[in-house]
Amino acid sequence: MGHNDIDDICPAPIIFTMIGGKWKLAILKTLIFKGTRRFGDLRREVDGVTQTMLTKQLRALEADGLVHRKVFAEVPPRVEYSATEDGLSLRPVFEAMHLWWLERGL
Amino acid sequence: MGHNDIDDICPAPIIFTMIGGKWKLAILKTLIFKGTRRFGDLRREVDGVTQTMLTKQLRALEADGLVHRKVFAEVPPRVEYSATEDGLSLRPVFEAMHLWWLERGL
DNA sequence: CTGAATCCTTGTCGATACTG
DNA sequence: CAGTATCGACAAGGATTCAG
Repeated sequence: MGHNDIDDICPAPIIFTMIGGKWKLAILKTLIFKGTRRFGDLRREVDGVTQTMLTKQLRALEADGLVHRKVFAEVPPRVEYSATEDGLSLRPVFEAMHLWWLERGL
Repeated sequence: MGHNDIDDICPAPIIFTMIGGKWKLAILKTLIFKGTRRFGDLRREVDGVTQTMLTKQLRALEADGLVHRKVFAEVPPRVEYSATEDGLSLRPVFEAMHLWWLERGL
């Protein structure tokens, strides 16, 4: 047993690519912990993000299957974003980081 | 209770800053899961990293208290790096990511 | 309201050369 | 062996403008 699964196939770099960068973490956390949001809602709730960056990051999250995009055929336009099952299942990762933070504070 | 701790004080952005980027994850994982390493060992084990980048990233990890640097007064020089308690306590975070990866594969 | 296209700034990465 | 210093390449981030 000179063998350690968690080291051999570590998904950390992949996850960091998927949710790293300046905005994806905040966007995903909103959708995971607060629920479905319209584009304009996210724009207001993700502090400091611009229209351009929000669109780019949402597209990337969607491409990685973490976020779902639902377009309503209405005027004015309405688009709702939500976390997919894959996105929601990242919750334990956030919880592990939260726990690390709490234990570290002592 | 319209209140959610994990959302209010989320350490994720902090952790991503501390261990994000192209090399820190691989460096830290080596020190956490394989143990103490000399500079030259890391240079060989972290695939593709250059001397310059390895030094920079190790300095950053050290500044954040995740890695310890021990210099031996010898000739030729010898420097050993190891994960600190704070660094080692990130293990559950890696494990959570690993679990996410396994469950997602189905 | 939601979003695409353009252009510019900033920061990260890394090759190379040099040192105790 | 284990660094430091410099400088260029490139990607990420962001302001602005236009559009369905």
